[in-house]
Amino acid sequence: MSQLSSKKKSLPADLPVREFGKSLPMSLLRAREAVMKKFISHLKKHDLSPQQWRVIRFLQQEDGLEMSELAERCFLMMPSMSRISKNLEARGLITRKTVASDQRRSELFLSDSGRILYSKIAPKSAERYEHITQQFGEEKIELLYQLLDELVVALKE
Amino acid sequence: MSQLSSKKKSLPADLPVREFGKSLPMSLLRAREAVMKKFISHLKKHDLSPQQWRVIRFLQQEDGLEMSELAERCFLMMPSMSRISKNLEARGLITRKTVASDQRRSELFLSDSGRILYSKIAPKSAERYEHITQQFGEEKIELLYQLLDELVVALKE
DNA sequence: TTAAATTACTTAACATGTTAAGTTATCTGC
DNA sequence: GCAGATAACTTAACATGTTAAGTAATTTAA
Repeated sequence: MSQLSSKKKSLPADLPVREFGKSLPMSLLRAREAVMKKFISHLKKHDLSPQQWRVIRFLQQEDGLEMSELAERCFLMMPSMSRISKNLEARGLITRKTVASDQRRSELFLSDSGRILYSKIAPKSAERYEHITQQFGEEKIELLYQLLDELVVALKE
Repeated sequence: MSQLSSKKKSLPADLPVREFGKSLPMSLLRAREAVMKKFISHLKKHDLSPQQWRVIRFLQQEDGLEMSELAERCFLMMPSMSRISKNLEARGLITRKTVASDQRRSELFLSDSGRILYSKIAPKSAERYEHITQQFGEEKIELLYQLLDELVVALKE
């Protein structure tokens, strides 16, 4: 297209921000979207967003979690969690029970139809994941996970 | 809080999706947010979103880019690009010129005040980046970039 | 030459992220 | 007890992402 991208390491010392077009947030975003693309179309067939699927997965793993706990694990903010649980409850995929000892809290449970939906989606999801692992390499994926975790830890300090 | 998280590698063989709470999209998102947090507050002082800043950075690097080209480089979709350029133009940070030979296209240019804004923000941005690099380690960052790029390439096939 | 297809961009509509304000319930210190 | 602080969630408002439809300019091909 045009004749740029020919120099990679011969940066003159006066470039102000750094090699352009290369920023951690952009690279992370791009990678995330590339991965998500592999899952989203399948989820969409069942009218689930990635976020809703996350919630269902965590509930399948451990029933009866409270909203705040779930939000933290799913890496969602409370307003999103609120919206999602309202939606999933309306669709009969989860049920909600107020905690007797603290009526501000509510626990969420996967309903039977939620479980059925999970069991429909999970296998294909696992298969896609397997495919990604094979394409990219088991060790590299693990290394990537580790780097990402370390990055988060490093930046928290 | 509760007694979970004590097993990490002793997974029974029947776990369906994989170690829970560990998914590539979530890890990538979390890392991205951790990084962005370091920049956003500074950008906000100048009323810029990360996306707007991206556009300005690319224009600073190469003036007169067309919208589609910019959108591709900034990893933005055209509707977002359209909104952003309208906003930046209204604020006088960029100017837009219709291409004579093809009046559908328009080229974008950083205005003087856009350049001034850039030069105000860039140093601190570079400094933050430098800080991240030091906290996390130069080689690890480079390795991370490489893995992310490779992941994207692997998934495209 | 001109009707159909394509391209560059815009607009609209809706999902999601995010901040702040609101509600109701629980806790704290007096 | 009880007023004030805090906590768990909800709602509202607005920015952004995303898909689809719309518009206008250009290309194509009969």
